[in-house]
Amino acid sequence: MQIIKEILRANDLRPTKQRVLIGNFLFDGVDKHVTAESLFKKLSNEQRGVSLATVYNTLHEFCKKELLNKITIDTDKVYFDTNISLHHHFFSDKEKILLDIKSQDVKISSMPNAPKGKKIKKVELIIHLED
Amino acid sequence: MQIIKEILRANDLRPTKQRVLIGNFLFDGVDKHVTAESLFKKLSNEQRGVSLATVYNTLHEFCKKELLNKITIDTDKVYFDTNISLHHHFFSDKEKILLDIKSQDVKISSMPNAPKGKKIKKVELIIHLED
DNA sequence: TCTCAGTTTAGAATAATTCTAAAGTATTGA
DNA sequence: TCAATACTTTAGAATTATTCTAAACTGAGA
Repeated sequence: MQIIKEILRANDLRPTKQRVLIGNFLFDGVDKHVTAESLFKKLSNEQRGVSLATVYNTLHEFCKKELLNKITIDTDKVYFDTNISLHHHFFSDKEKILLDIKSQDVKISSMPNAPKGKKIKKVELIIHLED
Repeated sequence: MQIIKEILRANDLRPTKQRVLIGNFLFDGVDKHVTAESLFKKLSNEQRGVSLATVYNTLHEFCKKELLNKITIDTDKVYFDTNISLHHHFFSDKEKILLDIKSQDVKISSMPNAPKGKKIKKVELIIHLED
């Protein structure tokens, strides 16, 4: 838990109670996919909760600092992935469940050049699943 | 315009004025990316417009019949692509502009197996752009 | 033409997210 | 240690794309 405080400080984020609580949950060593709502619910069990607005604020700040990966795969919810290494995703449109794909399981052997004046920021491969 | 009626009938969709108007605009031979809102605005110039609800209904029906491709790349708008052949997209997160990538410009040489009990429905590669 | 299932529509409802502005808190420098 | 200040949190309102509802309308077949 001291580690979280260091991470926050290293990223110019004041280690407030709320950020430490959220950080401890997210960065416990286990990869996770969360939404603002799911995270909010998880944390509302804690003795001292965190407001929904703060959950949104914090997720966005963590993204900006590249502590989290934002995944916009579905129109009605944004997912945040604690696994920030290069990898891709399965997505079940019906159940709205995200699954990691191991990076070695995908190989993209040919890529287009970015249009004039643009750079490639991120390559996202999404494999939509059905039953 | 007779062609549109045939397409509609072939897909068990009654060729109503509204569907024909929308179909004529979308399937004029030029690939397009539209949103419900952009399509609604385009058509409201016509002498007899189409309601926004009908635009939504029709886009969804056309998708179900695979006359359109739904692209959910951004949380706050759904895009519909008249190009239903296999291809991928550039997306400018800032300007929210979609661009087609020619299918021959991407080669995915290795793909994971679908998780147990699931099938691969669609593979979507999105290259996010920045300046 | 008549009938009916399919379609359109305005406006209300929904729901994730963002905004606002006021209260609270960590940090810095004295 | 304390005060000043800039950064944070928060409740609730606002926003916005989309979906829903229920009533009016229309195309197709008999």
